[in-house]
Amino acid sequence: MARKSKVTSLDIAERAGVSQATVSRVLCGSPLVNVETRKRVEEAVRELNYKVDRHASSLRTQRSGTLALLLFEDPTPDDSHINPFFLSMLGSITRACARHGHDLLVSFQQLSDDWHADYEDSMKADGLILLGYGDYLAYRGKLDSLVEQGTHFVRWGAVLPGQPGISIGCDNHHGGRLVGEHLAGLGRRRIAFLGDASSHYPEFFDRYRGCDAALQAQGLRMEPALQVDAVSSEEAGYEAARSLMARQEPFDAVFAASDLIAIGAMRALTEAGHRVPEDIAVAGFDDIPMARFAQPALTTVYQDTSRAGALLVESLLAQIGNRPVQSTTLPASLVVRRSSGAG
Amino acid sequence: MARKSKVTSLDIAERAGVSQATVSRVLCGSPLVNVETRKRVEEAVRELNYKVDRHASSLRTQRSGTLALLLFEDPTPDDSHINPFFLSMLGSITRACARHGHDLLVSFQQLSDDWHADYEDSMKADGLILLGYGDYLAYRGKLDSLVEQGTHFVRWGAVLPGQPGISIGCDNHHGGRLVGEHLAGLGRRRIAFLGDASSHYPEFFDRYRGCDAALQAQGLRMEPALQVDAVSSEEAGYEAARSLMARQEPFDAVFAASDLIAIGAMRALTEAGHRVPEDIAVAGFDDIPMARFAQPALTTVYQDTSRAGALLVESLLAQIGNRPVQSTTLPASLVVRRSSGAG
DNA sequence: CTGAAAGCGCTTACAG
DNA sequence: CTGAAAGCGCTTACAG
Repeated sequence: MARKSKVTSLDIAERAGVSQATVSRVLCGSPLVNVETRKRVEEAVRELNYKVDRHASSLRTQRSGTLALLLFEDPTPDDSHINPFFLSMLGSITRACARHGHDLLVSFQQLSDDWHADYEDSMKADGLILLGYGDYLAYRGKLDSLVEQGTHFVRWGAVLPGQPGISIGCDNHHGGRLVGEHLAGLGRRRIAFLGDASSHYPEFFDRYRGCDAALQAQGLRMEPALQVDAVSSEEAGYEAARSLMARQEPFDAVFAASDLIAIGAMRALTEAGHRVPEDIAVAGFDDIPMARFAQPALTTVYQDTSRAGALLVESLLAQIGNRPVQSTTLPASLVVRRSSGAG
Repeated sequence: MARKSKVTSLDIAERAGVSQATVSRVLCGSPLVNVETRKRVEEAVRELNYKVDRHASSLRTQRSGTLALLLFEDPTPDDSHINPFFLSMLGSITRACARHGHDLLVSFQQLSDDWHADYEDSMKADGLILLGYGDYLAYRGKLDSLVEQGTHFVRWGAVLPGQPGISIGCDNHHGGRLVGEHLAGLGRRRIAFLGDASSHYPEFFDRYRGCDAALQAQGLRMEPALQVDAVSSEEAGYEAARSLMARQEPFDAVFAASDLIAIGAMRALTEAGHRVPEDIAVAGFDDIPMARFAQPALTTVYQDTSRAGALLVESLLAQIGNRPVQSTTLPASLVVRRSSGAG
């Protein structure tokens, strides 16, 4: 069952009665080829089921036709619990790559890893897409060195002034504001926030501040006593909600920085005898598929992963092609379900 | 911000005062290098931040050090709704690749696409991992041609006698049996099955037969009148459950061929006024993360995706290295939650 | 243990 | 429009 010996462009050239260079021209879609010649070559290609060797081609052109997706979550011991939100992004990024004729290399990284240069230096990929939550301050230095090395990359995340490289992100502040207005509009007054609210996690921080802005418009505010740190996982949400309850500070709503946190929080609240949404209204962020099936179904903020993925790929490709690119903020929209107690 | 001109092994050779061939030997870990020489080279590599050019290396060795994961689901118009079960597999496959020093190319495919040869012929990947449900009979022909071309591949799916290529799968029959024993043990007598139960979908069919075997041990059986076709999606599960109810055949349990189907079915049942599990017990298959959060939490069959991913990668690598490989069936285990009405 | 040299399979100026 | 030739950056027999 040995593979047939490899078909090269020379075999095609011979069969079509042309030079190898002409075969290459046909396959690159060069316009400098006679129509008849082209046809003969294409036929030979089909007959011998020839495929251009990507390595030879890339070695010559110094372009790999491949993008690398680096997915990182800091404390992820377990394979299978990657944040579903990023998985959705992965799906749309893969498709966007395919649409643009590029391949996608996928890799999971620890934030602590030394991932920042490998892919482009070894020519494995023409550029990097960075995805994942993590301590922004801890990896800002890595972004700086990527920029310094001239590596092409785009990042999903908060769009910050003076930030290294380019980012595509959702309007976290507006998303937070929508949640704040919604909960306050339903009469909630003491809204707890589960998730980091500091410049270490700019996305979460923006969501927090957006919510706070909405409250302030009504003469209310987010209480620091009602904020509990949490990374984006169900377990962290559960623990954060328990810490919150242990503080004995009254609250009538929870805004979780992500859906995973919200789902964990609802579990803790319910276990402790609180009714959601009657006693405590809950809202999340991301609109992961699970949100619809949570009990009660989770009110959350939708981010258009399909568009985000396409934009990430297109921006990266533009950057690689030396076309102008800029960071972009995508809209966020509120999805009202039962957990917030509306209707 | 132009990239520094590329560092090659010649630059390293010059700096270390050796030939380029020696540099290459050091980087390939060849034992035929003097310790002192090796040190000098390694230092130069570090100083210039040199990385071996993968294309040049692959062109020379005819090995790419890359595996391709082809994920297909037949009717998947929407990016973001890839079956979570496969996403878990993706996670563990990615990690297994990394452990073995290989890169992973990911691609979503329609079953109808002409994917079967591209990756290996163009040298993009040394082998293929095929993942996805779909009409087995429709793509068995493609497996045959992969074998014929000598392409290296492994497939996640049912392990069937006389099957082309090698497969890693879970013990679907045993999983189905566990569900059948569980439901019958709880006094359920008329168990509906949602999902294809034919050789077009061998995994589903095995689950069906396993359940039937358990019932027969108790003098019961699966009724053809209670079987409804469904692909693995929430929507399909919802529709299938509605068709089932429209038949007006009595049933007291539903065994869904996948968790997604089960979740859709529970929605349809609840909407129609049935209580789960009091009126109708429900069980699924896969144990996707969502299963825990369904309402009620879903009884299901767990498959070890972590081990499955590792085994897929290792089998493929063994095959590429001409080491002996064989198809393997992994164990399945029952996870009892509220939806089946136990306890 | 080390070096000189061939060659992997392409793409792309350069001539014509 | 087409061909002959150089060269991308490695790895690996072949000599020594």
